[in-house]
Amino acid sequence: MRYHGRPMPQDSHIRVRFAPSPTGYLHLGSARTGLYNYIFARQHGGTFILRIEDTDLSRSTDEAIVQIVESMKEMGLHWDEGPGVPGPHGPYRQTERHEIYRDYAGRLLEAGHLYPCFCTAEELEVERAAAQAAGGGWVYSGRCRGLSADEVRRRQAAGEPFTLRVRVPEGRTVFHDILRGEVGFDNDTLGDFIVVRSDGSATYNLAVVVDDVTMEITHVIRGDDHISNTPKQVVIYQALGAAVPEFLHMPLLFGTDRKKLSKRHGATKLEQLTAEGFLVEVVRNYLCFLSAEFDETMITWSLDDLVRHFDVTGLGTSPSIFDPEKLRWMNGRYLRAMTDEWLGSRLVEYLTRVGFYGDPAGVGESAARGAEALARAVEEAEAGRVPPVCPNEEQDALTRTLAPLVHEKLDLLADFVPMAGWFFRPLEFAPEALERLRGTAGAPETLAAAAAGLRGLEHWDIPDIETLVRELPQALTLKPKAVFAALRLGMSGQSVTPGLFESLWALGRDNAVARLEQAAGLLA
RNA sequence: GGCGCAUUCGUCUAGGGGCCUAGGACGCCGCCCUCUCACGGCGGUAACACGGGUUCGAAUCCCGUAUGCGCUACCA
Repeated sequence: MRYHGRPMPQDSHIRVRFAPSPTGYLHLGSARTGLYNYIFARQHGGTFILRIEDTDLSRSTDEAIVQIVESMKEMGLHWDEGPGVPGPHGPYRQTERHEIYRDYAGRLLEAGHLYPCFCTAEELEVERAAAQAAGGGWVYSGRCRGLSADEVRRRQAAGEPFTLRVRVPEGRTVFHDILRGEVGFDNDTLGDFIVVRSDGSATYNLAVVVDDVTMEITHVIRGDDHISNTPKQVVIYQALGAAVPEFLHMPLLFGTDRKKLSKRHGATKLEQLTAEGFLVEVVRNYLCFLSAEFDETMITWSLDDLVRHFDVTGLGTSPSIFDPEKLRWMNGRYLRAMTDEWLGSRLVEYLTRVGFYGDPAGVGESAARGAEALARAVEEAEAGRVPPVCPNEEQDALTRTLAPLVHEKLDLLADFVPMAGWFFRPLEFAPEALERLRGTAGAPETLAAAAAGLRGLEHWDIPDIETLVRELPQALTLKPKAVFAALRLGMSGQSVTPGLFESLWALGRDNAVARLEQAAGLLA
């Protein structure tokens, strides 16, 4: 694990913030940033702040804020200051902090670190286009930098609109990044950038710095797409005479096509993943360990375990690609590490959420159609169109009875439906399944013999059922495989099910016998 | 174009000059176990972007090149 220099500041002084902009749901990349901030804060006994960066009014929505807050809560990332948790440095929404930005901008202007610029957007656009046509780079020429006080006064009095730009000093700006060490930029590549728009509002770079300074942030943990902005921010810190925080720019999360994660990559938000049957606990650990060395023991870690053991400062620096396959595997490992009782409860909870109990047939008529139906159900549940449907007593009990039978067969909670959904529905055959049953040697005899045998069985328990079934092949002079296949198909209409003896037992004597007889009837 | 960050198996990574004929995990393939599907066990496939240096010796250090990404907005 690497840590580039510098001892950690006093623990309790540590203050970090997670500052998403509410332009949509919280995608996994942001969730990861929030996670790291949380872990880092808790690890040092510091303070974790949630701040909403909604400076861009046109793209920010209250709905998005609600979603972000929900996702954070679902992951267990509780903040010490932020929306709903008043603190000494609020408000925690940028749109409510305009006065503060105005105040700081005024101070910087007075101290000469800012100057008014009367160039219009159109003029600048022409310059930029020309520079680009000439194949060169473009930074603001500094045309208004040397305007005399008189001229500024005159043009302002005449009502000419103006922006405020930073008088970027000559030289080089260097800052420390915990993951990469020193990172430096020549100031002349920065240009005198705008910090106050002509309508008087603050731009991002000013707002973040003012927020971080006033909120006394000591460590800025964010995506490495902010590295290029950092020197500009450092210049503002310096102009303000404020202490520059420590930075940790974490690698970005990409989709399988090496592009920034987006909707094209399938599930990219937490709610979608949990709707598909992934566990938040697992998603959390996966996200955390994406840029770190994989360690099997962490699969079942809790959030507190992450706080205790995960080293945020030892992260890798190259972008990681989100791999749903590995997540799925991890989810399966996690499931298998838990008890049958735990699985039962989680299944009931999950199946309720996706509406399975209200319509077990709709959510999974066959394994193939089931996946599709499930996806649709999840989508509708997501959109809030389908209220969760609670199981009746029987369904609840059956789910819990089935939990041990399917335990080692599930990667996702959703896998329960194709595997065991048939227990909740009347026996039904897809055309291919019936064909397969017909093609199974000795199927009619097997079904009849098994039905009779099961009906007369003294004790309805798994060992006795197994003994009975295992004697069938010899009695009927059939291959064991054929007997098992006929019974599996006959009781379920499927060729993939949980263990045969356990399944017959879970069905109950009457139901099991009735199903086998019904199947036999179809073959007659 | 400029500036910055990054670059080890398909993917996540170990590796900070000799321990590396590059280790682990997912995936994939094969075998074993087995009533289906799985689980589990065993084995296999597969990588240091390229080119120059420095050094007795480089995946590891330096310089180029290439590629990807980011910033270069009165977006955040």
